[in-house]
Amino acid sequence: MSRPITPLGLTVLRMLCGGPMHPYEMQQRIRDHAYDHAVKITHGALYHTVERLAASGLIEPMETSREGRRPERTVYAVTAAGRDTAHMRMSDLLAKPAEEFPLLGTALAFVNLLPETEALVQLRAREVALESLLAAHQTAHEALLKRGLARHKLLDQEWTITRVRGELEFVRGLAGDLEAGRLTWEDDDSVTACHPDHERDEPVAEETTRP
Amino acid sequence: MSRPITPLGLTVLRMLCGGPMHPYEMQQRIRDHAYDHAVKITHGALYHTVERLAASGLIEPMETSREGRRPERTVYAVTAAGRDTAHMRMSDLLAKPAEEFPLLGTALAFVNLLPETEALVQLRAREVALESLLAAHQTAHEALLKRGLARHKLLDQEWTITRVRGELEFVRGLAGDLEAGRLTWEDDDSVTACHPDHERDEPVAEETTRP
DNA sequence: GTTGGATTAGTCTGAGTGGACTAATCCAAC
DNA sequence: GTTGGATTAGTCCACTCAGACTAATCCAAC
Repeated sequence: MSRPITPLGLTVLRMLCGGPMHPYEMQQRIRDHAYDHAVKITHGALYHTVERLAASGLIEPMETSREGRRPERTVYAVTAAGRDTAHMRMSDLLAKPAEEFPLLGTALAFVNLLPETEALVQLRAREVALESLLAAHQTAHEALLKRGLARHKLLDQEWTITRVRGELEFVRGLAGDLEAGRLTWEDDDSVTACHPDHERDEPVAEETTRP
Repeated sequence: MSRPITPLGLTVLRMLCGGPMHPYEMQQRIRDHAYDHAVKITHGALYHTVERLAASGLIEPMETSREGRRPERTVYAVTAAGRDTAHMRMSDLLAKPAEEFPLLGTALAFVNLLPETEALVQLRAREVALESLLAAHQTAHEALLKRGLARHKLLDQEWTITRVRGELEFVRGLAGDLEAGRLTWEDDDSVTACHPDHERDEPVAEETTRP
């Protein structure tokens, strides 16, 4: 109880704000609305999340119906507490930038594990992948706009496109610098790290401003 | 066994590429190198990760020393397999953009749970937060550069700065559009979702291009 | 008409994580 | 000199999640 609602939890609440529903129906609607581009949904997690929300009184089982001899379906509805919680969590998510740890950051932190030439190859590969990703997202976005979908339903897609574009530019810059020799590390003494008999890296040490 | 090395796992391998070490020392060095800005490190996870890596033969315990009557310290070293794995994982991380689910995306997907005025307030709050975050990162970055730290050790910080700047611009744009009325949702019939007796949202449906 | 693939609906398990807890030692201030 | 807070070092548990598994039903093609 009381730890912040997970993205999937918020999604369930959001779905139930559209009327009572059983978990499987949520999953379908989530796919229909393409919410699964903004939130990681897996089958197992969904049911578990629903259970948790029910346990903390944010949603309530209404009835358990059954069609033929298929497994029982439990239909849930949001409670008032659920609405409030969703509301608060939304405000929080919007207002407070969270510390996140994108994988590219991790990779960049340890990039000197690879020789420069190899890093360059991999970065160029990423560039290509990002280009086609960007194109795909843009095409999809335009298609939906032309279909007359309201903009507010596509904000997450706008954000994704912006992010991918930003990453692409960054990666291009890096690859360019590497290629032009404006960025190097193999001549750095402290980077014998991949081989035995290394010298220790000098630490970054006393950060004056930890944000 | 055999599922991809986690960021923390890679970090451990990276540390041990700098010579044998016990977990606690890793933690310190990680902090010294500010790697904890790029990878989420918690105390508990570290020991667990070390155990896992040892179990799959990527690292090996060397000796268990003890100073005074303090708990035993087990010193680990990378194996050849460990080096190879780290190398491959690095290539992968660099080359393949991963599907990630930043919280802002989630928030934007459900933004119509809030009334426009409130969304605007929260977005403005985020703007302020992002501004000071950006300033802090930039100050830290410049300080380290002036100290003569090689650029390749600050790439993850460069990336963070780029990301935050991108987010700031995006959020500013959104807030501006909201304020100017170029972005609205309260007049949208399908968004009675927060109240009982709703009309269902129309689905996004058949996406032609799923990237 | 029956074989087999998609859909409907849900359970179970193992892996990974965060935070709380233990416990000894060092050092600085009172 | 002793009290208390930081540091050193590590264990443990509860929570969460992803993916594998179950199992019934529908429908289309052969």
